[in-house]
Formats: sequence, structure tokens, C-alpha cells
Amino acid sequence: MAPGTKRGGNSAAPSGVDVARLAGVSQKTVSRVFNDEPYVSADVRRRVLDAAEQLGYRRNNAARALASGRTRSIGVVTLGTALYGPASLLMGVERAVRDMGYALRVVNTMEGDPAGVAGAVGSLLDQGVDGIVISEPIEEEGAAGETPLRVDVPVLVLGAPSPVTAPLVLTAGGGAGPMARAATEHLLELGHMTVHHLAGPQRWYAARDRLEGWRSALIAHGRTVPEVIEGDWSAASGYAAGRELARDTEVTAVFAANDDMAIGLVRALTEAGRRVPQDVGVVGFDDIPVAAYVTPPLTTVRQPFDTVAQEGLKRLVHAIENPDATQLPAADPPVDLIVRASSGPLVKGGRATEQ
Amino acid sequence: MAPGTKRGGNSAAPSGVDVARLAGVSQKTVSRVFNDEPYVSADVRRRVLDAAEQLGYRRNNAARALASGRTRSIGVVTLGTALYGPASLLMGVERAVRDMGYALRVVNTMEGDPAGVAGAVGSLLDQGVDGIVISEPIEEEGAAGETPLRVDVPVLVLGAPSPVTAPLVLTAGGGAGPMARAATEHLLELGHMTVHHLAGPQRWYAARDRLEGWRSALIAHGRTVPEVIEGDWSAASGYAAGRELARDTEVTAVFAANDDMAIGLVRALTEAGRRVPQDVGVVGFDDIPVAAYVTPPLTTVRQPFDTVAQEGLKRLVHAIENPDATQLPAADPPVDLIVRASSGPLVKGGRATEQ
DNA sequence: CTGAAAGCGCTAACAA
DNA sequence: TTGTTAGCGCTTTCAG
Repeated sequence: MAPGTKRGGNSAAPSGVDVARLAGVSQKTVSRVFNDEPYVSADVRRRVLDAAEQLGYRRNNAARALASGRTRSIGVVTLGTALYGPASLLMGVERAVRDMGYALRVVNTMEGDPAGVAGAVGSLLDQGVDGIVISEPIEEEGAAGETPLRVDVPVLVLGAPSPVTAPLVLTAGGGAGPMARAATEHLLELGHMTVHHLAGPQRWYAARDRLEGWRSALIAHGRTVPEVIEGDWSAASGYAAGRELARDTEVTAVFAANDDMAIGLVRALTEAGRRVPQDVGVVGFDDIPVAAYVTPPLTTVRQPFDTVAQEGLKRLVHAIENPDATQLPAADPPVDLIVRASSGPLVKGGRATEQ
Repeated sequence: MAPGTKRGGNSAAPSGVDVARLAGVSQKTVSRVFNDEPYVSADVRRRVLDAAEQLGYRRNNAARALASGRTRSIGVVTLGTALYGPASLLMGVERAVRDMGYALRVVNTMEGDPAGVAGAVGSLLDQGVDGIVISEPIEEEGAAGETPLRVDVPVLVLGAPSPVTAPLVLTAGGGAGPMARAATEHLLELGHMTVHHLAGPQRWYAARDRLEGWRSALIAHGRTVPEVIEGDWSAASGYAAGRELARDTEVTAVFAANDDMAIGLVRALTEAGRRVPQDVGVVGFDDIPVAAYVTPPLTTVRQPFDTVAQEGLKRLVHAIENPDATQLPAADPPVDLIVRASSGPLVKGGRATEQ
């Protein structure tokens, strides 16, 4: 066989041996140079680097992984949606993974996917990853895998309790409860007797979380807890809910579980002749890019996606690299309520202040 | 060394040899079973599968990649943004990659990243991928890599001309020009003498593409081509542009390069007392989820992200698996103009019809 | 239909 | 400071 005509791989891809030969050293020395190991003379290092450059050498990751048992990559399981929240989180995770020096592999779970999260995790395990991030898993129906699924790498779950059992499970995010509570209290402080809630689909932990935050605020302030309306995150569902709520003149304030629904809601309210914020105060959640520019500008809550991802990944990588002492759970991210016009004080004579 | 106490890898991960031993066959037979190769008796296959199940066997991908020279994975380079367009495309790519039986690796290029696309591609090459998807690359400044970067796998570029040189470069998407043209013509047909354009950042190919579509429509209809205002995709930049445009009463129609800017624009126009659509018609681009629910509901253009991703990936995978006959470029995706209230016919006595 | 042998390109342990 | 020797767990080739 002529050199470079090896069996597998790109016919021309040079190997560490090729570089070693050209540099006049052993293959192990090439390995040392590329791993920044100590005990390599400056001279040798130079020669190796030159030879590598000349040949266009690139370490073979598969071989590295095989020999070392580490892939230096992290897998993430996400819902396959372009919704602002999940998409932002994914971007944050990518950045954090890269910053930690790992590669990222992505697998989506579509809603209604029979294999569900377990299937996605399995596929990641097949690919070989050193750790797994499960981003905002939702509750699954009968999707329980027949086989329990042995996960033998650390897992970080973002914004939910863990849907899998693994030797080490970390969690991060999911601090939306207090934020939802703050949003609700904001409306209460504006003089509303109570606040209605337009919830997200309750199979989403994020949705339940916000609902609980809302409820706890009302209870803490001794207010009645109105019936919840459940949407599906879409502006369309917000619109439908708005038409319903508009019929009830008792409704003077609504906290929506995300901005899209809030926008649909505002539209329905407006069409029904109920002014926002004079007749009904509305608060959303997420601070999507257009929130400040819709009419009226939306009061909302901003989540620190990047911080959550970064902080979570730092702990995951720590767990991967030090399979011992567990780390401390991080402090809850800060509440960031952004007050805009949609939640101005009540104007129309005061049912809200009359009691 | 006790069995299971091998050097690399998870201490307990069973190998094909373990399965073979348990099943009473050779390791090669185990390999055959897991690769669905022919010539394995049903009986043997059963035994192997049972043994594998019992041991919790999982093929080691690194070893497969090393031995075969194929990683069965595709890398994608994206801008690290949660903007609706790019995020939707990424989701489409993930789905398409998975459907083709490949794994997905993701690397983001942040704007202003010194290494730029070349760096991201390099990192993918380091990781080892069989093909690369570059999604909506933007023009880079002095980021020209010192080393030309040898890409030796097929590349698919989505929505732009290729920023790298590779032996095989495919392209898909980028059919936004005709859509922008259709959007512009729609406004013309409504009676507007001309249409202003609120463009995206011109370093984005998508932005230039839309601008060209707009310009070509005006020229084809013999209209004057007003000066372009350039935004940065954000609603804030749309708002700023809107304040400027509101001062010019000649402006009766604006085509914005995305919905976020259109929403900011509408807000500024409205605040300045110019009614949409009666005084100024507005058309956006993307059909973001809230577009139908803002005030007024936005006329916009929907792009077939999934189709583009799917179609492109089919060709990329074909190229990977058949390093020969190139495939034909696909037909441009269909124009999908969604007419809503923001572009109703001119109402105020007609500068638009007076000429 | 099944198996034995070789080797992918690297890292890990041990010498020198 | 450098080199030698073994594998990592698979696929490939060639024999049965």
C-alpha cells in the first residue's frame, strides 16, 4: 500500500506518525506537543509544529476518544422549537460548552415523539458524550421506555426536575417561580384586587413553575385565586383566552406565562374594547425582542439564560472532570422585572380600590 | 487486570468481545449483527441480541469512526442568535440531519468573532465530521485566516454564497430575493407610487438579498428607488427608522427586512400620528409567531425553513455517501406572502393615486 | 454462513 | 527530556 492510502479515513489525512517522521522524533513526542505536556524542549516543539503545519496535520478525535475514553463533548437534548425561551437557552448552552473547551452535540425531542427524552438521551449515549444537558424537558405520556436506560455520565437538567435516573444529576434554572411571583405582586401593588393567570401548557415544567409563583403571590396577599386559563405559548392561544377574559369585567389584571400569549391577549382585549392598561393590566414573561415595541409596550420578566447555562455547565464539567465531591447548587438567578406601559396603574374608577 | 477495569472508557462498559463471549460467537459476528449485514443465521442473531441486551451493550462510536474513517455526523456553523429566522433554520437542520441518520454537532460564530466562520469550520474539522452546514454566514471583516483552511468534506451553505473553499460546495435557501420582490409588488399593487425599504445589516447576505428583491421590483415597475435605511434586525432599530420616515410625508409604504423591525417601525409611525395602514402600508418578513397578533396584524412573508433544510441536507448526504455525480440544484422554494391588515389599501386621499 | 488477523491513530504506562 | 510497548473497540480483508 502506498503511504496515504490507508484503509479508513480520508485518503490523504496525515497521522501523528507522519508528522513524527518528518520532524525526526517519535510519535509520542508529537502527542506530547499537541497535548501541551511538559518536558518537551523548545527546539523539538518547534520542529514538530513546523512539520505538522507543513503536512496540514490535525489530531484524529476518534482515535483520541477511543484511547482515552473521553470524547470531550457534551450532548444537549432540546425541544425542537424556535420559541424564544428554549432557543435562547440553547444558544447559551452552546456558548458555555464551547467556553469550557467541549464540543456540542444536539438532539431534539419533538413533542409527541414516541421515544421522547429517553430516546434522545440514548442517541447521545450512542454517539458518545462525556455529559448530557437536558433542556426544559416536558412531561411525557406513555413514552416510558421499556428498558430503564442506563445513563452513566453526569446529567444537567435545565429548568425542570430530572426525567432520567443517572448516577449524578445536577439541575439549574427553573427559578421562574419567584419571578412569576414578583410579576404578580407588581400587579397587586398597582391596585388590582387579584390577578388572573394565562398559563402555559402544564406539561411544561416552566409553565407549572410560573403558575405556582403566581398562585403563591395571591395566597400570600390573601387574594382570591381565579381559575386558570391554559394556553399553548402561542399568540393565537393568548388571543383566544383574551376573548374569554374580555367578557368578564371582574378581570382587571392578567399575568401571562409568556410574551407571545400576552400579545395575543392584549389584541383580543383591545378588540373587545377593553383598554390596556387602563382597564386591564397585562404582564408577560420572557422579554422577547419586540416586547418593548408592541402596543402598548409590554411589562415582562427577563430570564438570565446565559447565566443559567454558564453556571450549570461549569458544574457539569466539574463533575465530569472530578468524579468526586459534588458541587453546591447555585444561588437562584436574580429577578428582573421590566415595567412598561402594559401594566400602568388602574385608571378607570376603581373596582380595584373599592373593596 | 480484572475484567471491566480497562484503561480508557467507562470502567464497566461492555465491548463487542464481551457480547461475543457470552453469545458464544466471534466478535466479528456481533459486528455483523449490529450492522445488519447479511449472512447471519436467525439463531445466532437472536443469541447475540440477547447477550447484548443482557450486558447493556452499546457500540463504541469512537472505535467505529476510527476503524471506518466515517463519523456519521454532520457539523453546523450558525450565528449564535435566537433571532427567529436563524433559530428556525437551525431547528430545521437538526431535524433533517437526524432524519438522514446522522448526528449533529453545533458550533456558533458570534458576530465580531476573530476566528469567524473559518475558526468554527476548523473546530468542526477537528472534531471530525463527514459534512458541514454553514447557516447564513455573514460577511467578515479582516477575519481572513492566515492559513487558507483545507476543508476536505462536502459543505452545504444555507442562504449565502460560500465563505470557504472546499472540493464540493452546495448551496440552498437564499431564495428570499423573489419573496422580497413579491412583497414590494404587493404594496405597489395597493396603489403606492413607491415603496421605501428598511433593510437589515448589509453584512448579512439575507439582508442584501431582500434589498435586491425590493429594488428589482421597483425598477421593473419603473418607480423611483428611495434611499435605503439600514437597521440591525432589532425592533429598536425599526423604531428609530420609523421616527425618521414619519417626518417624510412622501412615505406611504415601507417594506421591512424582518418582522421585528417592522413592529418597531409601526410603533414609531403610530406615535408620530401616522396611521398604519391608512397612511402608511407596512410589510415585514419572516412571519414570526406574534405577527398576526400585533396591532395592526402584520403582512409578511413566510420562509419554508424546514423545506430548505431538508432539501439541502438530502443533497449534502448524497454527496457524502456518493463522492461522485453532483446533484442538481433544487427549485427555489415557493413565495408565501401573508397579507394582513398592516398593508391594507391606501385610504387617505391619494397621493398614491394622484400622479 | 462464520471466524481469525490486522490495523485505524491515538493515549497510558513504563523505560531509558 | 525522549522513546517503547500495549492496547482502546471496532471495521476490513481474507479464509474457511
